[in-house]
Amino acid sequence: MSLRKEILKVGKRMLLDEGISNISMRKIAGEIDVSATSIYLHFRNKNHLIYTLIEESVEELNRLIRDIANTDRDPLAKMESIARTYVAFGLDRPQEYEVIFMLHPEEIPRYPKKKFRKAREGYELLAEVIREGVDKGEMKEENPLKAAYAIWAQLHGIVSVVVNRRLDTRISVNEFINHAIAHLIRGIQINSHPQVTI
Amino acid sequence: MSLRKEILKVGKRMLLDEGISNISMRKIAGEIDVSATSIYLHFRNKNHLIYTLIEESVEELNRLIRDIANTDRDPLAKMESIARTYVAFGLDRPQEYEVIFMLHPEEIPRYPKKKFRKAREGYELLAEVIREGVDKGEMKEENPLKAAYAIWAQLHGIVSVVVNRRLDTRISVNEFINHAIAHLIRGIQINSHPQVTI
DNA sequence: TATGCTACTTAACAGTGTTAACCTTGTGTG
DNA sequence: CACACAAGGTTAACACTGTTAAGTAGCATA
Repeated sequence: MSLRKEILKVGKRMLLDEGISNISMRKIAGEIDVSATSIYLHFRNKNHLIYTLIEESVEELNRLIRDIANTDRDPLAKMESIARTYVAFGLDRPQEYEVIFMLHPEEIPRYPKKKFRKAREGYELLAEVIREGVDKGEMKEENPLKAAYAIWAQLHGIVSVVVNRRLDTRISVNEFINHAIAHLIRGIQINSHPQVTI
Repeated sequence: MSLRKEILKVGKRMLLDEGISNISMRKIAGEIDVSATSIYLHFRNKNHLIYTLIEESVEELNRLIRDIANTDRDPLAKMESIARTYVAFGLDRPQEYEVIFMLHPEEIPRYPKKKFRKAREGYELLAEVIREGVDKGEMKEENPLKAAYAIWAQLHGIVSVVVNRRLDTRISVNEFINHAIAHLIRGIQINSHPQVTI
């Protein structure tokens, strides 16, 4: 196995086991029995290594969502399924989730635009489901992309509150998720637009 | 001025100017012209210092929300106002916001419970507004506290998406916020509950 | 055989949080 | 007045961190 692949393997394991704040170049290198500076022959710096580490996690999440978006269930059901899948991913794999959605991209200014676009694929897929819902008369929405971002924000909020332990102990996590997703669906469903004065 | 207060003053300025990841004990101490270890005579460690730093920010945000909650406007208007205030706070003061709502609390296991309760005051206030809305027939909600957390999650998501630069450049920040808050209000408003099958 | 490249190493820089041990200064007490 | 003691600082050190510069084996080619 090439050193590059070995670095990625050990790095990924460390990310999952110990979290982003407990990863270090020296620890990764030490586990492979190589000097820490060798990593710099294969990755520009730590940030690039970590972004490479989670690249396939991003693709995995996208694939999960794409598979739901491409079924022929009705749009509202798809949206709920996407929402649950997203939240489940965030809760199952908080370490990767944190890197994917909580890190500031200005920390890696040279990150290729192509990869940023990949990270945005989920929004596009959700927007497509909303367009479909509007066409089929299940949803009301003038700007599906904007709505997709609003819903995404909501999902991110749900994950954050749970992962960062901001939820009141009186409330069960599952009940909270069900409630929040129901709330989310209500926000876009048709018949739910009385006179709103914003 | 006592050294403790001076540490807090300089620390706060550094937090606002340079962000949490660019604060260091030595830098704070250096600016006051004192040794770094002196800080440990006044704060248990760096985490405790930082949490003390943002304590008054938490109180400020609570006060803003409390002032809205205590007016006699109708509950829906109050909720929108609280939502806008929360988002504005997060965008105006991202460095403090990050510490308040994005840091993992397990990093300070000895943090007094009283202070955690203070950080939760916002949820309680929002829950109270929802209860009021239900009583006045403006909102429909079985569990106001749970709903308050769902809405809070949504607000946190809105702030996160913008602050972490995850918003598509085709979408203006203001439009997005307006949209997301409208979406949020729709989720709890009465007449917006057709047959949802979750 | 000599050159040059590839993939690595060692040493070092400049920083980090934190602890242990020491010292100075002001105050209260015998 | 002399002594003890505590408060509030200090210096030195430990064990880390990311990153760069310079040096070095081993191998392929001219």
